[in-house]
Amino acid sequence: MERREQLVSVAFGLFYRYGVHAIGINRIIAESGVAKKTLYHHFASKEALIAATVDYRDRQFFSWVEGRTQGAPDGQSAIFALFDALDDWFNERETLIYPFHGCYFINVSAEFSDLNHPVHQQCANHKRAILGLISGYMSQIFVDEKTVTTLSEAVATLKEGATVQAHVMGDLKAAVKAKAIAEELLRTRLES
Amino acid sequence: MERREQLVSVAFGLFYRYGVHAIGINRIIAESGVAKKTLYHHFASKEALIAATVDYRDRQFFSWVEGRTQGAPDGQSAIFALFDALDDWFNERETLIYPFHGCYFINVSAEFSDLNHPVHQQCANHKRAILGLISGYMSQIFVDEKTVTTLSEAVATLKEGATVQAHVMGDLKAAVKAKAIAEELLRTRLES
DNA sequence: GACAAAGGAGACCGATCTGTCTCCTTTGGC
DNA sequence: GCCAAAGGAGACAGATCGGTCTCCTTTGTC
Repeated sequence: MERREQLVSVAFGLFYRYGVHAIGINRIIAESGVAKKTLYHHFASKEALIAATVDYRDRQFFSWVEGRTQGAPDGQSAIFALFDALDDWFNERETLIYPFHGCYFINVSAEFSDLNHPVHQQCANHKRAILGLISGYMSQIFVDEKTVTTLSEAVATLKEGATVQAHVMGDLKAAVKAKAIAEELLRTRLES
Repeated sequence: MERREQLVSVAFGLFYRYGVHAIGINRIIAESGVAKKTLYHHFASKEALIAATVDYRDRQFFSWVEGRTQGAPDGQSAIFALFDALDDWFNERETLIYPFHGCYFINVSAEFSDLNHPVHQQCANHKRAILGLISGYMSQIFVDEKTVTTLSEAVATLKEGATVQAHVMGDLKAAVKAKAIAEELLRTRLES
């Protein structure tokens, strides 16, 4: 099972940097030092390999965010820790998910635009999982269900927006700015 | 010059839906009914055609947003009109920029990840132009320069975040939710 | 030590890629 | 009416695509 991990890891790195359709199978096997036969022993097709890289990144990214937030003393600190983690990601201070080329799930969704495509659905499921993580922290702060939902979605939207600003415009302070907005939104609700 | 427009329009439609690297030159000339020689008479390479589609979308999208906002009676209404426009875009009620497959500039940036790549720079410039448009409206509401900058970037981030949520997760109410957050941010600043 | 499974190296397939070229037709300005 | 430019249709080149296949070597298990 060693080779399979190697293939997925190398494929992810190339797909993430250059795009899924710009990278060919031959490039992946050349850089991973694995024979083509081995690749097709583990994966039925290129698309199956793509799906595996999305799953790989899903686990990696989610557990990284979880690790960076679950040690926080309260829900509010956890939300802020999320934006601190994004800031490290954008500025490539975090070796665990280095480098930064935008959000892999946004990138892949761009190349599989159809919402019903299985790979696009994987990306949507990742976003839902992250939203669930945020909601868990938010429900530690607020009891009203509607408030929790609204603010969780707001934080998720700020996270996506910051990621886009960092990648497309190269705004390395996007996470810091998004954090400030989140702070303001939480403060407003806590004061009332 | 008729053929050139035709080529750019058809190429944009295909690139937007399927991604730039997934679409070949042959597909573009087949669907546009233009000879391959004519394509290479107008464009030096596929990448030059890609650049032309980004420019095409830049003009189209910017003028559409401008048209949807510049009739507003005041700056605040213009900001809200922006989110109303996004809502029509996501829900494909706006024929001028139909259909919706996410933000073309985000999508293209995903396939040209290097910030220094000319095509990526075109995308960054588009985002800067939109930010400039927002700033113009924001400066009609607030006088303090720092407030204008901060809130303009916040609105831009909410716009990007909503676009991602609509495309990746299929959340068709993303614009409405983002508008509510923008309203709250503006209200807070206006009250103080 | 036998043997099956996994892997390596790479030839090979048909299709498609970007880009060039030839040959012919249409068209518009003078 | 002449003639150059633009365009159409498509062959062609060389490379690469995803995917299959053969032949051989390594490796782990019993």
